[in-house]
Amino acid sequence: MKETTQILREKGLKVTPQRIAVYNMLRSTTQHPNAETIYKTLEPANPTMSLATVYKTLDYFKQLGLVQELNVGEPSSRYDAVMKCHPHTVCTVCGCVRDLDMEELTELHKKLAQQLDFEVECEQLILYGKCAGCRGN
Amino acid sequence: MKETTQILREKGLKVTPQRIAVYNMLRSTTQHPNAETIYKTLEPANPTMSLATVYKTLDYFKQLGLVQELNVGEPSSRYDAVMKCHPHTVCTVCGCVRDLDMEELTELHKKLAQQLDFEVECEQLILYGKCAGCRGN
DNA sequence: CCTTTACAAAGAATTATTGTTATTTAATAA
DNA sequence: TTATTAAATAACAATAATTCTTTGTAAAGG
Repeated sequence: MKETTQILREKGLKVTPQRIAVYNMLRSTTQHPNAETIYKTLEPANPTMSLATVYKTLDYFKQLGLVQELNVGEPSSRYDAVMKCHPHTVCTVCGCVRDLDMEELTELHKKLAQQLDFEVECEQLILYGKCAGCRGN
Repeated sequence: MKETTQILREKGLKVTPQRIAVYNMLRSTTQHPNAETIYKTLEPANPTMSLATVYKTLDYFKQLGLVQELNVGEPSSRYDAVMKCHPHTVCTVCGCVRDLDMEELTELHKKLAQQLDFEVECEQLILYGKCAGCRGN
């Protein structure tokens, strides 16, 4: 995996400990955390870190195409370092958000999109329901 | 179209002018307005109406399955009186939100969903891009 | 009628997010 | 290295969307 430092520098961003921490965290998780969660997770190891900086950092990252924002209907946004358009599942019981990889879907959507009077730039599919774990109970 | 009064009553809701106004508005538009817009639209004709009541009314309606909440990434939620799961397009230029009717998609999603370790209750597909009008310019 | 209950308005409170400012820090040039 | 400078940060103020609380009102049931 490419060095975080190098990636930030390539995007023209000044490399700071806070930015490294946020980007590394997002790259190493599949949980799609929100700003609050990111802050709470990083704060112990980075005592000099503020929530506003997390927000601002995420905003930069989003503008520069390093992360994407994901809103699944909760009051706060989640963030994902995987930039490829991909569907998500949201468990209506435990709230977990997972990635779904479905090449077929994307292809079909592309085909259908061509029939529309609409120029698709990006798409978002969210499936709401019960995850394996919550269905077990 | 069924009487609004009757529908509200069937849901066990007390029928009030505010509730009638909100539900009628949502039924007669395809714009997917947010709470603020609903309030501003209805307020002139219903001077005794408050934004908080609009929020509470929408919340009741949602619980009872009369409207669905739609979040397309804006800070505020939009509302739709069409309850059937259906995809939406969001124009990244003018911000307009439109319905898409694609039976095929829903069918395919259902089929794919069966292959997942996930029990799909409802799905949401949003296509972001340029609408016909904005592409013209 | 009178009591109970549901509803509404008003505005306070909360939550997520963004703006402001003084201070600190990273990149760059000397 | 060190000095310079432009950008980033922390702290906290401010805003926007939404929810909560209180209090008054109207309708339904006895």
